[in-house]
Amino acid sequence: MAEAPLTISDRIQKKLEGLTRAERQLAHSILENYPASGLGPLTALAKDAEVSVPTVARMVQKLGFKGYPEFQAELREELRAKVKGPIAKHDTWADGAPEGHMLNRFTDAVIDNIRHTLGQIDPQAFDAACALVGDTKRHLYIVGGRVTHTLAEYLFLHMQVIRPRITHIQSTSNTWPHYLLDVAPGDVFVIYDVRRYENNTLKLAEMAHAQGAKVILFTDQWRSPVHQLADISFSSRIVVPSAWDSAATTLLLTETMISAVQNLDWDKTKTRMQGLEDMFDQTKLFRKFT
Amino acid sequence: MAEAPLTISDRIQKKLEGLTRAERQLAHSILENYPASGLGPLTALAKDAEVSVPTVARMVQKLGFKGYPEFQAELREELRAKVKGPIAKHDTWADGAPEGHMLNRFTDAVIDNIRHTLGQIDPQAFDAACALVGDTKRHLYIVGGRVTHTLAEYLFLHMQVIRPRITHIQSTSNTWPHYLLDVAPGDVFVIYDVRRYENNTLKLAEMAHAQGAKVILFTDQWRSPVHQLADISFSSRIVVPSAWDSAATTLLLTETMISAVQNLDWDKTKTRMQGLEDMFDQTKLFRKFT
DNA sequence: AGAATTGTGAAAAATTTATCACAAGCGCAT
DNA sequence: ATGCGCTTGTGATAAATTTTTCACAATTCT
Repeated sequence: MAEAPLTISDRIQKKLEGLTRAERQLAHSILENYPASGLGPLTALAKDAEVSVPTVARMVQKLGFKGYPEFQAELREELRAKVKGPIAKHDTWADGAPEGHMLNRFTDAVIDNIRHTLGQIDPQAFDAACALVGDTKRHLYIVGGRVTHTLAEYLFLHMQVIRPRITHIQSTSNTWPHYLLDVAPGDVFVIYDVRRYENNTLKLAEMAHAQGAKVILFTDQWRSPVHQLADISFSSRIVVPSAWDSAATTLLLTETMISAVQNLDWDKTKTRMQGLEDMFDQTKLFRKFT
Repeated sequence: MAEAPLTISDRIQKKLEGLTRAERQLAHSILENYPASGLGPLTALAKDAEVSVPTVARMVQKLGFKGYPEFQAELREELRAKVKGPIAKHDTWADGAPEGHMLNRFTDAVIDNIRHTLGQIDPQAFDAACALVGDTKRHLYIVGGRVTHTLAEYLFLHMQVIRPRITHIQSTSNTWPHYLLDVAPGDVFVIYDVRRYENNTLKLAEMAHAQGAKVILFTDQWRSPVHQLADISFSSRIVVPSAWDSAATTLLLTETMISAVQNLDWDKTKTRMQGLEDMFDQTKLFRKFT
């Protein structure tokens, strides 16, 4: 396994012994608020450590850098790597796969996407969205595009068990205008639109919005134009080493929403699930779960 | 809840809406490696975001700072505070969500699933499966069940661009026996079957197998009965805090396979994608990708 | 076509960094 | 105590880099 390169912190600590008084003082100051203090101007660091400017300059060179800017650059690089998270540095996922195997590269990317996406989600907005989706007084429409209709259907399949009054619409079908006839104010639209954004989806969203429906949007980091009229939107990072985008993060959010909604009224959900079970038993569509 | 002062990240996100194209691009770049990228020189940030220097300068002022140095100073302060805090461990994904919020619990579970799954995958088997799937001399059948047909369709939609001779079959449809008439030895079946395993899927797999087809199976950790006759199978962990299972890991594997297969003969894939683009352009189904 | 946005290139201003010479400080052996 | 050698700070200055700003052209969007 490739060994992590020595961090600057490590390097400093290793040298701590051989350092002179002022240098040690400086070193401690750097480590005190690592790495923030090292990222400011040299003069600030000097003053902070109560040490003279030349001392800092000399020390940085003693650490093997060409100059202070180079030292900072490496600190930033370190920070960048560190923020990637304890998870991301897990640089092989599939043991025994060659270094740059697609399995590892792709997984890295997806984990990264998840981390970014979740970091930007507003939990309150999420809860609000779940409340809307779980509110059976409102009819629920689920909309997907050419690719995303698979996600829409995934949501549909599960929501179907949780609550009544749902409709799944494909924006690419030419039948969608019919559905809009019956939309009442307060009804809820869950819309999936990731690049490349589809005109049909936008039109549909506009019409739904015009009829007073609430719009919840799942989109990507660049945001579908639908987001301008959406009441709540969630942006997922979707970049992966591929010619296409990843739906994994969006699916994660969708599944989380399913899970959250089912808990809003768990008793009712349970009852409905039981009913479904019974029907499946009768049709013998599935094997018994062992 | 004691509210932390607005972080720069928050402020940027809050403004995201009102920003123009270049500014948004810059904003995303800053958030991409937050806060590391903002701590380098202004010029570096501009280049990184593929944005001009004045754009950065303007934006920083728009955010309410007197100049770039002041912006950096606050970033450093933020970093200092964050590292100080005991919350340095990365145990929450969505900042600001209550401890046991579903967003965090669910994400934890999915990441865990991914780790387990990838740890058990045999890269060689994976490569072999990709080679089969990418082999245009073989007809490719993609099969899903009641829920998993969404995953199957996702694979289908993408493979459709990469290669000809594909068929998507829903095992729950009553038309599937017809497809089997034309199956030739050496044809490839990609089958999705996670609990609750479906009788139809098993039957279909058996018949395909009987006709000499290769079977690649995506299943869960308990393994669909189909795996006994599958040439290659992949088991995903699918447990999440929900009444249903998660398809996220299976989707991850599927997407990785798409990416790997598209690279097997990238030139051909590219050509086909181009053709598709042209057709979309003509039908004006999509907006121009900006 | 017109308005808003963005990039270009350049130059000035400000800040930061790197160095220097020298004096002051410190520890230590004599 | 004395003096030697090493370390450190001072203040100044030169060099390098970075930031800021401008005017104007190019582009994009409406």
